[in-house]
Parts: sequence; structure tokens; C-alpha cells
Amino acid sequence: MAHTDTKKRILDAAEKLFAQQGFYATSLRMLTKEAGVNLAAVNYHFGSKEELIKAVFGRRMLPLNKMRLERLQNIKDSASAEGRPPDIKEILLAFIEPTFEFRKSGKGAQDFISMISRAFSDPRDTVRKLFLNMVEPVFQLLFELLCEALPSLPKNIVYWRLNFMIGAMAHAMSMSQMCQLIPDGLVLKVDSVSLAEQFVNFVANGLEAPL
Amino acid sequence: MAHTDTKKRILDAAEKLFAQQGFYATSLRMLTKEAGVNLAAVNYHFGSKEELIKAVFGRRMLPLNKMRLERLQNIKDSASAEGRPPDIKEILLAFIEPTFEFRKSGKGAQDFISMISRAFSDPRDTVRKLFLNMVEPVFQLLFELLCEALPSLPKNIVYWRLNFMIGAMAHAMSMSQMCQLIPDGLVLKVDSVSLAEQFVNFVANGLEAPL
DNA sequence: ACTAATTTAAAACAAACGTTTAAATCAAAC
DNA sequence: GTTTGATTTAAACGTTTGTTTTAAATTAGT
Repeated sequence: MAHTDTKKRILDAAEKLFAQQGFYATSLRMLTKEAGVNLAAVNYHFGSKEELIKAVFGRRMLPLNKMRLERLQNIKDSASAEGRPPDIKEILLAFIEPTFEFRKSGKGAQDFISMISRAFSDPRDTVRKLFLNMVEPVFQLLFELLCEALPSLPKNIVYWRLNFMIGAMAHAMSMSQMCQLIPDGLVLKVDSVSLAEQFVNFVANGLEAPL
Repeated sequence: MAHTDTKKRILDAAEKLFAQQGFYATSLRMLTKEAGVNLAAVNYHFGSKEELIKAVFGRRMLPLNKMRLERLQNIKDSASAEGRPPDIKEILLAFIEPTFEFRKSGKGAQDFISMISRAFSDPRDTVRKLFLNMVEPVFQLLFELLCEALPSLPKNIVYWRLNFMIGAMAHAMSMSQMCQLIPDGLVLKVDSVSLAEQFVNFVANGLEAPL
């Protein structure tokens, strides 16, 4: 029964190759060879290469976003129930932990994360907008919560700082590939737990900076 | 005499299209049409598309890096002359201001900045390493200075925080293209001066965060 | 065992790519 | 004015791309 998991084999190979080489540089011929399926299988199952990209995105992003939304909504509910502003580090962890946890779950997940980190600034409208539309609800809620947590800051400043944070996160996530710039004699802990902690530490302080 | 500035016309068009559509998606046919030159002119003047990419990078990066290195070196010298650690905001401004200033200098410069922001995480080794090699000396000196400015922090933590900063900067620089995620009723000041200030404010606080 | 949905194989498709070639054109030196 | 060398031009090169098509082989479900 090599045929029921054909779609999954394609998605896995696409995730891997898209992450390693990008969408453009990955041809359907490499991809189907890596997946061990026929060249025509992609167009048969997904219709086109672009639809395959959408499917690769959606398979991971939908559950990941659902988790983030739930945690953010919980924070919002309990904060408004107790009549206090939400806590910043709590907000950040709700957004970040699912990503870091998922990233630790395997090589495929790691590939996926570096892929979406790049999709954020993809020059092609189709790819970037596809990704942005998926992230938008999370982004909106995150922005809303941060504004409540930082009531003394103008909203447009919160907005910029939120984007600084997103850039820092995207870069940290895709850094495994580009670690050429490591100064001599520097031992890097790649432990994801402490990386998440350090990240929250850094960003929380930045967000709370006085004007 | 439309032939003496052919190289410049190609570089300008390449800078614009590479920034807007990426290296892969920009064909030499679009590029030469945009530049108003013959298709073969690229291979005649630059040898190949990859050499053209190098030239586009180098034309702006070399003077930009030179400026950054000079300012950073000045900070290092005067700090060691006065026997005190360098100031963090001073360091950040030395690195950031040339970029923001250059970015304000025109549309071509703006295109270029979003281009190199993307080159940082380019999936193709050739493009990414080309860029990293150009940035490396600045990165090293920046890291060295930050370690001196933050003597209480372990070096690997300084390293991570430096990378958070770089990610935040790259994202902020390429954000002009992707501003789809703007919440309703939010007025964004795109004034580069205040953006640089806000950026330094954010990053300086993040860098100085307690463990 | 019949039907319908997959999978494979091999081939071909038009389109676009980077690159190369050879002739035409130009600027300047003699 | 002619020659020389650098530049521009138009056309073609060979490859690769995503996609489609053909047919045969395989599988799953009623």
C-alpha cells in the first residue's frame, strides 16, 4: 500500500527541500525523486506546484496557529475576568512556546520553521501573502494583548516593537542554516529551551523600554 | 553615448528588480529591458548573472561597511583610551545610523536595503555566503564591542542577543513591502529618524536585560 | 470479479531560462 | 580616412522548468 501515503510523502519531501533550497530552486523532478513517487503525482494530487506550497504551509500552520490562538485567548479572558492587564512574559510565551516546542519535535519541523521564517519576507506576492493571511489572526490578537499590557505606550510604538520581535524571532529560527558567523572559541548552546528563555528575556525588556 | 553608462544602468535595474522580486524571479530579459540595454550586455560586462549579483552587493555594501567600521573603531579607540567600557547606544547607533541614513537617500537605496535583508536568510549558499563574507568584519567588531560593553554577560548570550537584534533590524528594513498586517485605525510614522530611535531604544533595553 | 480511483511509466509540450555567437556599430588613434 | 578595439545588436543555442498526455499496471471497496 504505497499509494495511500503518496500525498504525505510528497508533503514531507516538499517541506524538506523547500526549507533547504527554497521554493524556486526546488524543481518537481528533484521533489518527486526525493519522495520516491512519480513526477506526475504532484499535479495529480495537488493540481500545481503553487497549490502544493499552500498545502505544505497549511498542514503545519493551522494546528500551530490554533494552539497559539487558544493560549492567547486564555490569557485575554483571565486578564479581563480579573480586571488586570495581561502579563507580558505570559503573552510572549503563549506565542513563542508552541513554535519552539514544535521545532524540537523533529527534523521536518525544524525545516518547516526555517521555511516560514523565510516566507515572511519572500519577494513573491503569492508566497508572502499566503503566509501573512495565515498568521494574521494571531498577529492581531497578539497586538491587541500587547497594547493592553503596555497601556502607557502609543499603539504605533507597540506595533513597531512587535515587528522588531517578529524579526528577531524569524532570524533566530532560521539561524541554524547560516551559522557561519560564529566567532572563534565561542561555544553555542543550541538548547531550544534556554534559547526560548533568552528570547523572551530579550524581547520583554525591549517591549517595556521607556520612551 | 548611451554606452558609457551601460554598466550603471544594469546595476540600477538589477538593484531594483532583485529587491522587488528576488534574484531567482528576476530574469536577465526583464532586467535588461528595465535597464534599456541589450540582453547580452550582462554577460558581456559582468560575465554571468551571479557575478552581477556580486557587483550589485559590492557597490553599496563596501562603502556602507567602511563607514560602519570607522565609527565602530572610533568608539573602541576612545573607550580604551579613556579606560572605560564603550556605551551601548553609541555602539548601536554606529551600526544602525549609516544604514538608516543610506536608506533615506533614495528609492534605489531603499530597494537595496530590503534586498540585503533578504539575502541574510537566502536558501542558496552562493548568495548567502557572499553576503555573510561582506558583513563578517563588521559583525566581528560589533560582537567584540558589545562584549566589552556588557562584561557581566556570558559571551554566548551576547551572541544570541546580537543575532536577535540583527533579525529585528532586517525585518524592520524589509517591512515596507509587506505592510499588509496593519491593524485598522493605526497611523504609522514611517519617518526613518524616529524609527531608528525606536529601534535603538528597543534593542538597547533587550541587550541590557538581566539574566 | 467488477468498478473506480491511484500509481507508474515514458514521452512530449510550450515556455522561459542563462549563455553564446557572429555580425553590425561606434569612438578614438594613427 | 582608415584601422583598431571595444561595445551593441539580433538571433540562436542547449537546458530546464511546470504541466499534460498517453497507456498500462496496481490497488481498494461494494
